[in-house]
Amino acid sequence: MGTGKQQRRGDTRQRIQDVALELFAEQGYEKTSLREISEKLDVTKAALYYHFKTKEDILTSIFDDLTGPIDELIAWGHAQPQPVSLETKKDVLTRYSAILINAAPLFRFMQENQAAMRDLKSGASFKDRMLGLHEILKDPDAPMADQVRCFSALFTMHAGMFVLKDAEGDPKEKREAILEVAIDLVTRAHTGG
Amino acid sequence: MGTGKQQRRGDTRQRIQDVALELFAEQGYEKTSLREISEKLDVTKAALYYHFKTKEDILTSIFDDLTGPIDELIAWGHAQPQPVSLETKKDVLTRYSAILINAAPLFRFMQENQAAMRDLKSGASFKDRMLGLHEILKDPDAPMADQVRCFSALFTMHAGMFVLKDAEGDPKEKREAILEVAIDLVTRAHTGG
DNA sequence: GTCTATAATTTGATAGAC
DNA sequence: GTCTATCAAATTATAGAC
Repeated sequence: MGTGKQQRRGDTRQRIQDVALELFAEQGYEKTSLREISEKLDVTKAALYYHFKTKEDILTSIFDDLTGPIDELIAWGHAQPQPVSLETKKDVLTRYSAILINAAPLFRFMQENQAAMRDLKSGASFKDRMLGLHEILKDPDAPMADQVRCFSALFTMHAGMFVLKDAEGDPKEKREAILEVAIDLVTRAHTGG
Repeated sequence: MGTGKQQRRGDTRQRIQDVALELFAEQGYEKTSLREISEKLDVTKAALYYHFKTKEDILTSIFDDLTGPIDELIAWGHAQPQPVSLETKKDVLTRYSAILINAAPLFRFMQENQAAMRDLKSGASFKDRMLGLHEILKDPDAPMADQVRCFSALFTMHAGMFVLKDAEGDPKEKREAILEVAIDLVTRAHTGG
């Protein structure tokens, strides 16, 4: 100890995940090489292979550690009394917003690397999660426009978190505005426009 | 002539663009190799280099051929009397919808390969176009939530075109529903919520 | 747990014949 | 305009020493 760069022996696996996600989100999955990750960690490529079997395994492990909260949210939503009340829908959106903020780099990565993720095992499961959330929000018999509103609410939250990072203004205020718009969309879809 | 696979000499450049965009959109830019493109065209990699200087040039050329209509739309919007009327905004969205449908594979590619495009020259220029459209739609003094609505309207159109391709229902009806939601968002932002 | 060394493959790109 | 042949570089991944 005392050196600027602590080795923190024992949490190497975690450090690999952190650096990998940072680079994946920044430059894309394909463009990021294991050499780059290992250099940033000051270890060799071979050391990576002690902790993970393949490059894809690194990404998969990151997913597994962070998608739990979404699954819990979906399970909670589906356990609510049917038909789902507007208050429950607002709850889902609010909780989802918190999850998004908490795992922002991962969601940024997912949003910007859909093509790379398509055949990545984790890809399909994320699509399933989106559909799971949509099922809670939408009214099965509602007109098409209202189903679009529910999709739009989810997508607005995904996109807004990162599109608005360039815009001026307080981050907290921006997040609240995004959530407000999402809730408004679902509310209009709930009452039937 | 008469062979199953027409050689169509003279339009090879166009065929390269078509196949490349198809593969780029399907698997991502990085994942698609020049070998793959040339094999699908039944020519050699070297032949590709006669028509395009680099891999990136293939992509850039596709953009140049298709982004013209967006630039015209932005120019038209900015040439309208200020402040921009709601009718003009609806016009912009309707025209943008038509452009999106017309160049669907390109926009699908752009949406799903943002990370790969980030340092691709064409990337920045697309972001500028998004901001250009947003500037026409948004009211500078409107509250944050209304600015989000305008972003959401654009993003809903981008995302909806492809997210809803899995959903049941008539394609035309879906497109109209998406446009309806986008117009509704901008309308609410226009009047001030 | 991390290293050195290297295998095996693929990639983008070029030179030069036809 | 398309080909053969080839290049240099990078990539994922493994074997085996320490």
